[in-house]
Amino acid sequence: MNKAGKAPTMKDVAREAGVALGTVSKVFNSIPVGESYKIKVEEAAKRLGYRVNSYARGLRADKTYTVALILPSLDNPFFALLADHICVALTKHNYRMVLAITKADPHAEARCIRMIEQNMADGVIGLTYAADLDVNENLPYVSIDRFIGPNIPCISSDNFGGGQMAAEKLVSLGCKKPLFLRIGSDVPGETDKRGAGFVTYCQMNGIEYAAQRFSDWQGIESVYKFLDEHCHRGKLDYDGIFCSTDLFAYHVKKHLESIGVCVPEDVQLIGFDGLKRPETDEFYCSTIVQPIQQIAETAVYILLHGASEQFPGFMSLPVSYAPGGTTRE
Amino acid sequence: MNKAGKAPTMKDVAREAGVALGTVSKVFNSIPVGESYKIKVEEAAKRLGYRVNSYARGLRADKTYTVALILPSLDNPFFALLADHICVALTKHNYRMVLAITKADPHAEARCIRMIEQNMADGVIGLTYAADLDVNENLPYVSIDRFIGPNIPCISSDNFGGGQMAAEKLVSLGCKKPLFLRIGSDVPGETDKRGAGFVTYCQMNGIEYAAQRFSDWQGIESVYKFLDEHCHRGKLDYDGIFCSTDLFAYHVKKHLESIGVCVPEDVQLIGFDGLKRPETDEFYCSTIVQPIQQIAETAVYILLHGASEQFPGFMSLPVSYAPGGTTRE
DNA sequence: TTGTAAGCGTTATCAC
DNA sequence: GTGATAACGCTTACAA
Repeated sequence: MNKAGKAPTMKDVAREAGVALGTVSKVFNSIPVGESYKIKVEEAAKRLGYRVNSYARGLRADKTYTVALILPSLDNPFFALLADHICVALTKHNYRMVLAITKADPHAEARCIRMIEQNMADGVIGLTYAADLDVNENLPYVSIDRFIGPNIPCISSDNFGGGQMAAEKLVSLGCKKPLFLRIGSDVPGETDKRGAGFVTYCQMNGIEYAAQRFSDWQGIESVYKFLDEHCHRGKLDYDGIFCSTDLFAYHVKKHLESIGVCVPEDVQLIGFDGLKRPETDEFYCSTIVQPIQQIAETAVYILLHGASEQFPGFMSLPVSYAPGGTTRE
Repeated sequence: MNKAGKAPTMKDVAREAGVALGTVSKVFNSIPVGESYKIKVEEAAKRLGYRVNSYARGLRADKTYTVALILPSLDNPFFALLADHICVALTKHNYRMVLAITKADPHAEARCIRMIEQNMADGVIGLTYAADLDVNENLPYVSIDRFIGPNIPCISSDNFGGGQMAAEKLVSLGCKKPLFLRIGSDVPGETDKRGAGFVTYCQMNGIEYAAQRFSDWQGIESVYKFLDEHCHRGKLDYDGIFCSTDLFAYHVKKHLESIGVCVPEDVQLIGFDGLKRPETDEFYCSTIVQPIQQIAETAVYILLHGASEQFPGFMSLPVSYAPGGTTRE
């Protein structure tokens, strides 16, 4: 130890190695210096337990190798998985991730952005709900699942295609009258396109269909009520349902069973997300699978390679269908 | 905008407000200055969109209001929830959280610590597996679920008490020959005490019991094999099982049912963790519930209040029992 | 109370 | 290739 409790600096290393400060800096920045000097510096550094202070470096270079991720929460497995993959992808690129959790509160979201603008990060990946998030023009930002503005890249699954795929699948599995059901936030977002894709497919193919949207504040009970009203003597008016998320599909399924409608015998069900049960690694239901890892890696790539010019402002990644026991096949 | 693309500095604000640099600094540090100056500064700052640069501040003050969390992954709901609560707790204290994911790889863990030592954080909360993690003495560190050394506070649930509680519960529910089953990492950790508590309770109360431990590398099949060997003509040698985790209990239950043993009729099952299914918010099984939020808040509190002296080096938080359908009550 | 100036640890620019 | 020296943006004595 050289000075009680204080971390050693480049100066200390220089003194210890008997070289000039600048030489030490070069060694730690992989700028060529004489081999003998390099060795002296490295040994001195190891002896002192020296680590470069990235705040000082960040101050100088205006680059911190830190990216912020803004997420509503981690108690939803989709978000948790997304955070996991994004963190791993960032680590691969030698970046750190600071995580901010907003509980979907627009105030908290704004506060986060503000915080990050304090040079805490080189860029931001955000999955936000604020309708009018204002992000500084010169803070690189990539949005997930929500289109913020023409200059801000947005990554999401191919929600529209997934909706079409779900409709097509239900029809090809024999459904004559499919239904789309969604419940969620009132803030418009990319995920709304799931329903749009479904509807478009049905219309273009002359399929008789229905679509019903609920808001979070109405509660899932309103969905149950809707189902009850469309169930006559144990028979539902629809023979296939596309639900906007897997977890929602799970509840719909449970409710249908509770009123005597069998899944998939009477009604086939397709969800969206591709979540797996933690305990068995099985899908909750037949589902349109989001490529979470690819979303994460794409977001990181676009953010770090400042590719907002070369890439379209909006990018949708291909989804796939996976059977999960709520369809007949 | 004042200087193309570059963020405004205190100097800019000072010029804009027509005051001295130091005055601006004081305003942003809540150090009293004349009211009229304060207003001038605040208005100038708003006009310029000024944000204090926390790297410069950190460099000066050697304080960054950032805490690092080291976690194996986020794809386990227990870890995800822990991260969520820790992040929220830190935010409440005006701290940021940088997250590092290690996939339980000791190399990655060491790399993280090294990274954090680069003054990237004021402290660390770690849930690690490296047997010999060496953390710098002057980097505040709080460990979760693993005792690292006498000078490093460790927070965990009362694993021992939980083990006792599970045994007691099984016995009070009528079990005559309970079994403890665990599968997990070979690295010793606090969670090993779950079995110890179970065994101690049985021994102290003269209960006939058994305990079997498996390592991750043996695979869950070895557990199944063990159960098969102890099942004779549809009857298991044990009438109660305490499993080291909820997810593990789930698998044990499924396997028992597959060989014709009914839960909870023939065998009662208690797990550990208190995880809830994402889809229904119900427990996976009867379980000893870990106080995740309290663990998170305690870890944060101890880390931030540098209370390592006042607090015991080791701290265990009370668990509770919750029925979840795999016990008879 | 306000303004000035000296660092914090690093990097980059130049003469040597 | 090496080694002083001047920034980077902010805090904090200390002087006015």
